[in-house]
Amino acid sequence: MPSGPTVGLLLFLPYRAMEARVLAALAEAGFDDVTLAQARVFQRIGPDGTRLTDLAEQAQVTKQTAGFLVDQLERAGYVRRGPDPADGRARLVRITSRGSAAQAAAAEVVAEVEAEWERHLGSRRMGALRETLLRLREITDPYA
Amino acid sequence: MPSGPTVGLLLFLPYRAMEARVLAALAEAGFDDVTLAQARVFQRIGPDGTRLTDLAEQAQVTKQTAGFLVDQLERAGYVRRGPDPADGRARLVRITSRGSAAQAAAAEVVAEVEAEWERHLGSRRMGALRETLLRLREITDPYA
DNA sequence: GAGATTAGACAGAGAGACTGACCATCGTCA
DNA sequence: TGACGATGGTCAGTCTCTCTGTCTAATCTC
Repeated sequence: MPSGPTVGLLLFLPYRAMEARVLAALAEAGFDDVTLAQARVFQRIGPDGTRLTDLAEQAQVTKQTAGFLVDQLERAGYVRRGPDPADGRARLVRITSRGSAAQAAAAEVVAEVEAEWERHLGSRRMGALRETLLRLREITDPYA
Repeated sequence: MPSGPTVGLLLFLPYRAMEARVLAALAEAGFDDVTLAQARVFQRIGPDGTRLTDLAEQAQVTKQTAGFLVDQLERAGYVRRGPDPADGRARLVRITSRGSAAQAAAAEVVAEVEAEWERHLGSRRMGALRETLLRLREITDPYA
């Protein structure tokens, strides 16, 4: 079966490249206290705050791990925890202004890298890639 | 910039799904002592053996980490270390027969999952995906 | 050959992830 | 309405992974 690298590996390579670029750019911009694991959780926080359990589920880690990472993000000033008005048990993790700044910096690099990819692939291929991946998500993302 | 999820995230989701499927299938087939980190290194070992440094470079971890993981794979009987006839300093990590069995089991699941994806996407889209990812690899894999 | 480089191992430390136990609150249904 | 299972979250302990730093042996370069 000499089909070359598997699609799985081929998906991984650009993903890792993107992640590394974003993390490096964040560090460059002064957000040098964010780790990869923290960023993976941070990325999932919605504009109106997100519950810890939801973060854990989406990032596919345990509640404990998510809590551990949120602790660190909180200590570093990127997020804060507040009560959830809809549920007394729950607490909402919200992004602070410092967190927003980091988020903006990250979005900028993401756009930049995607533009590089589009230049390399051509816009037709890039669009098809995005669309195909969205379809693939339907059967690979339990949290879609 | 309401472009939905980034391409980076969209790449990650099916990759993670594939990885999880393979690991689960390996455990099912009796190879239940392999961890994700070990598998990521194991995956890179070539048929004629591979040097530790090369494994580390491809997996993008330090030599120490690669050595640590190879230690475990060796103890579990999946690989063995031997001398490298071409370089007295180096040692070649080779796959044992147990390792080959695991590799075969993994390849089977990979093929199965890829077939599922192809059924969902259609063969035209699946082929285009593979081709596009190969092109993307040119600029995202320093080790291509 | 001398010196720089490379392959790899050893030691120690920190981060990340898990399991298990626990408490408080919510939702349901008798 | 109140008992009980389910859910959100925390605390404690452990194991795996990964890194930095240091070291030896072998190779390569001049």
